Amino acid sequence: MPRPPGHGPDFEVRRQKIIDTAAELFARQGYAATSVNDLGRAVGLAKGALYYYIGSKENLLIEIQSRVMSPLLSRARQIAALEADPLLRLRLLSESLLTIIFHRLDHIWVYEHDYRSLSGDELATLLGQRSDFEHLITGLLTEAAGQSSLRVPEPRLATLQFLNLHNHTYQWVKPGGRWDPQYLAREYCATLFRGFGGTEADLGEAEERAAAFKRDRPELSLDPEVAWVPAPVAG
Amino acid sequence: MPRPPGHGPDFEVRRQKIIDTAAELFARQGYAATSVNDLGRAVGLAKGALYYYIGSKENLLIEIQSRVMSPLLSRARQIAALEADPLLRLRLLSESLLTIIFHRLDHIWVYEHDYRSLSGDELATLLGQRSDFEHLITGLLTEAAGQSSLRVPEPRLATLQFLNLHNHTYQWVKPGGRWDPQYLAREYCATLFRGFGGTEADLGEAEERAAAFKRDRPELSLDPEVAWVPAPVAG
Amino acid sequence: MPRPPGHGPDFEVRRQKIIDTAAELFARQGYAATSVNDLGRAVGLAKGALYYYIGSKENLLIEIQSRVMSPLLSRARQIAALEADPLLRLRLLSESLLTIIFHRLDHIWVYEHDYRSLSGDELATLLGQRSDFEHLITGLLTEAAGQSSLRVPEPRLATLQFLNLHNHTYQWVKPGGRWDPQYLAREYCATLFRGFGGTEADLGEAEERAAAFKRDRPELSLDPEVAWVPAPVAG
Amino acid sequence: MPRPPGHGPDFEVRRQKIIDTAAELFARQGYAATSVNDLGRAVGLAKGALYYYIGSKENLLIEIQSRVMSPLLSRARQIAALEADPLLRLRLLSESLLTIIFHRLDHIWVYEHDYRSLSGDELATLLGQRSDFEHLITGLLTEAAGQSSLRVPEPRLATLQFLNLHNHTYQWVKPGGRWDPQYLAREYCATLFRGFGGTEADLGEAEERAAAFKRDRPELSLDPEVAWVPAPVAG
DNA sequence: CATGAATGAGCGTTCATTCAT
DNA sequence: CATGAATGAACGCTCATTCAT
Repeated sequence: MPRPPGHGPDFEVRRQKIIDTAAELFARQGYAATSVNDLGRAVGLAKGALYYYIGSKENLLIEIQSRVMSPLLSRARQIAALEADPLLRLRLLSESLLTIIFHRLDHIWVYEHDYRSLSGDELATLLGQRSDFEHLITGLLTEAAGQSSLRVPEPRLATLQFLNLHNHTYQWVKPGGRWDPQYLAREYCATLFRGFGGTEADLGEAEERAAAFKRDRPELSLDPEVAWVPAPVAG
Repeated sequence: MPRPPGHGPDFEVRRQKIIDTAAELFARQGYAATSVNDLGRAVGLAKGALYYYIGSKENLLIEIQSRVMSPLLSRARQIAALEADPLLRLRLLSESLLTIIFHRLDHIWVYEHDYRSLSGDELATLLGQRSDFEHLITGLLTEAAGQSSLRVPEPRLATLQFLNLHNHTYQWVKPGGRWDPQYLAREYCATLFRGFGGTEADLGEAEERAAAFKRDRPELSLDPEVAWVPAPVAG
Repeated sequence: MPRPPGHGPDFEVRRQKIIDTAAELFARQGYAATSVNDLGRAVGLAKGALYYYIGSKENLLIEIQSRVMSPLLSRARQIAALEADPLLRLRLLSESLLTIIFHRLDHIWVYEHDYRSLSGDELATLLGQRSDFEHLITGLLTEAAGQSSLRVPEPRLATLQFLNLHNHTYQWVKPGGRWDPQYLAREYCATLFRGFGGTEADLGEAEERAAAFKRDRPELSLDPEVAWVPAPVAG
Repeated sequence: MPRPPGHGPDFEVRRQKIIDTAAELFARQGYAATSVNDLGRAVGLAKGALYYYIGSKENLLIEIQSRVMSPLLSRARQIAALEADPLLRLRLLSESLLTIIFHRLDHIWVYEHDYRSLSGDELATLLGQRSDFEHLITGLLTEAAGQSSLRVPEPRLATLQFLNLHNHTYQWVKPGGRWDPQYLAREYCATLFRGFGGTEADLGEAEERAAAFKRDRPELSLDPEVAWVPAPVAG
C-alpha cells in the first residue's frame, strides 16, 4: 500500500493522531466492531479523507501491532544482551513490559484481542516476533537456573507463567491507579522468583541491582514517549 | 425475544448443539466476524429455522458467557463454602478453573474476547458475576494469610496475580498436550503459595489434602459434561 | 461462488430473467458503467436480494459471455463436422453466427465490448474458446481452397476478413429491420466467396445446398430460444 | 468548463501529451475503469494540476473521439472530392482509414468502445460525424456502380460491408506485424470489389492508379503525425 | 418446524471533483 | 502553475433479521 510520494509536513503528525484514535476505538469496541465511519466521526474527517491517511483499515491494525511489538522487542533484546545477572535482566524486562502495558493500554488491548484479524503474512510476522520475545525470556530463565537458586525444571512452563502473570495485567490495570509499573514489576518478580525456589537473598540482590541500574543507565529504562513515536515497522 | 410457547422434546437438545457450534465458530473467527449464515451452514439449518432456535445472534453470546460463568461460579461457591483449609480450597478452585478452561476452550475464548459486544444490561450482569468470583478468591487468600504461612499484605493484588496466572492460560494451552489441569493447578499453586511466602510444608500439605479430597469427595471434582449442559440461562 | 444447495422452483427462472436484464443494461451503458443498484432498480429487487441470485457482478458477465460462446461454439462444431461441401458449411456457419447476433444483440454488445473486464482465469477460458471458433473457420476456408474455385493464399487473413464482416454487424443491425440473418448470410457469403475468387457456379451451388439442408435437417438450424436457455457453462 | 484565459506557451504541448497518455490508459483498461488518479500517476502530475489541463474526465474522452473523427472526416472529404475514378477513391479511403487504425490504435479502441459514455450533446455530434463519413462511402459506391463493373443494388448494405470489414480490424491488428495498412487496403478492396461483381481489370486498374496517385500526390497520403496534433476540438 | 426469499442498513473502499495555499 | 488535502456520493458486497408459505 504505497502512499503518494509527496506529503505536507503535517501529514505524518495527523496520521499518527488518527492511529492513536483508532487504537482507542478498537480497544473499546473491538477491531471488527469498529467501522471506518466510527473512526471518521471520532477524528472529524469524512471517510474519503481518512483513506488518504490510513490506506486501509487493516493497515491501522498492522501499525498498532507494530507500535507494541517493535519497541517491546528491541528493548527486550537490549536488556537480554546486557552483561548482568539474569535475575536482574528478568526484573528489567518485567518493568519494561509493564511500562508498555501501562502507557499504551489501548494498544495492548488491540494487540491481545485482535491479532487474529490480521491477514496471513502479517499474522505470520507478528507470531514470529512474539515467539522471539518468548524465547528471550526462556533463555533468561534457563540462565538463572544455572547461576542462582532458581529451579526451572520446565523452562517452557516457567516462561508461560511469566507471560501469564504479566500479559493478563491489561485486563484490569488502571494507569494512574494504586500501582505503577515499577511496583508491579517488583511484586510479580518477587512472586515468580520465590515461586520458582529463589532465596530471599537472590531476590533482594536483584531488586537492589535493578535500582542501581536504573540510576546509572537511565537510557535503558523505557521512555514510552520516545519509544512509540517513530514506529518504523510495517505499513 | 420470547421463544414460541410450546416446542417439542428435541427443542432444547438441538438448541444446545447449535450453541456448541456457535462457540466453536466465535472462538475461531471472533463474534463480530462470524455471520449467522456461517452458523447456519455449520449446523445444516436454513436461517429461518436457525432463528427459531437462537432468537438472535447476541442471545448466543449471552448463552455462551453464561455457560462459562454459571458453572464456574456455582462450583467456586461450593468449594469456598467447604469446611477446609483455605490453601486446599484455593488449590481445588485452581483445578476447577483450569478444568473449565481445558474442556471448553472455545467458550473461554469467546468469554475473554467478546464480552464487550454484549449490550448494557447483559454486560452489567456478567461483570457482577466476575466480581463475585474474584471476591471468593480474595476471601480465601485473606483467610489463608491468617491460618498459614502465607503473607498477603495486599489481598486485591494477590487476587489479581492468581487470576492473571490462571486466566491467561487459554491463550496458549492445547488440550491433550503436555500438561493437564491437575498438573497445571499444582504448578500454579506452588508458584503462588511459595511466591506469597508459604513454606514448603504448607504447600505439600495442601497438595496431599487435595489428592485425598478428590478421592473421598469425587462429586466435588468438576465433571464438565454435567457442569455445562443445564446451565440455567442468566437472562 | 457456490450457491446455497436448495432452491425453490422459481429460482432459476428468476435468475435467468435477471441475467437478461443485466445484459440489456450492460449493452446500453457498458459493464463498468452499470451499477448493481441500476440492475436492482431494473428488476425491482433490493441489492441484497439481487446478490441472492447473482453471486457477484462479475458472475453476470461470465454468464452472459457463456450464453454467447457456448451455443455458438457447439453449433459451429456440429456444422464443421458435417460431411458436406466446405462452402456449404461456411454458409451455414455464417447464418448461425448472424442468427445469434440478431437474437441476442444485447449479449453480443457485452460480448464484444466488455470481455476485457473478466478476471484472468475467465478471460483465458473465453479467449481460448474464441480461438477455437476462429480455427474452425480457418479450417473450412482451407478445405474450400482445395475443393472449390476459392483461392486462399493466406488463410489467417481470410479468416479475419470473414470475422470482421460478420462480427461488426452488431454495431448497426436492427432486428426486425430490413434484413434478416438468412439474407445477410447470403450477401456476406456472396461477397466473400466472390471476393476470394470463387466462381458464380460454386456460389450458387452452395446457396442451393444450404436451402436444401435447412429443409432436410432443420434441427441444425439454430433455434435461439432453445439454444440459450440451458446455458450450462461456468458460474 | 472554461479554461483559464491566459496560459504559457507550454500549455497546449503538455495538454496534448496528457491526452496521449489518457488514450493509452483508456484503451488498455476502459474509460470507466480508468481513474483520474491513474492518469495523474502516469503523467507525473498531482490531481489539482491535472485538472488545470484537462477540465474534466469526460473532456478527455471528447478530445480523443475528436482526434479520431476530425482528421478522418477531413481526409475522407478531400479524397471524395477528388476528380478521379470512384474505385480509386474508395481504395485511397480504405488505406487512409486503415492508416489511422494502425497509427492510433489506442485512440480507436476508445473511439469504438467508450463513445457511449459521452453525454447527450457530444454523442449527437459524434454520431452525426459518423453518419457523414458513412454517406461519403455510400456516395462513392453508388458512383462506382455507374462507372465500373460493380453491381451495388443496395448501397446501404454495401457501405455497411465496407465498414464492417475495415472497422473491426482494430480488434486484432498488431502494428508492426505481418501486414501494413497498404497491404490490408489492397486485400480488403480486392475482396470487396470482386465481391461486388467487379472485374479483375477494374480491380487492377484501381490498384495501379492508387500507386501512381501516391507517387504524384503524396500530400494526400495520410501523414498521421500531422493529422493528429492540431485536431480542432469539437466542443 | 423449516424453508427460500426479501429487506434495508451498513460495510470497507474508490471516485471525480474542488480549492486554499 | 502546482500541490496536498478534503468532500460526498457512489461503488460492490455482506449482514442480522423477518416472514409468507
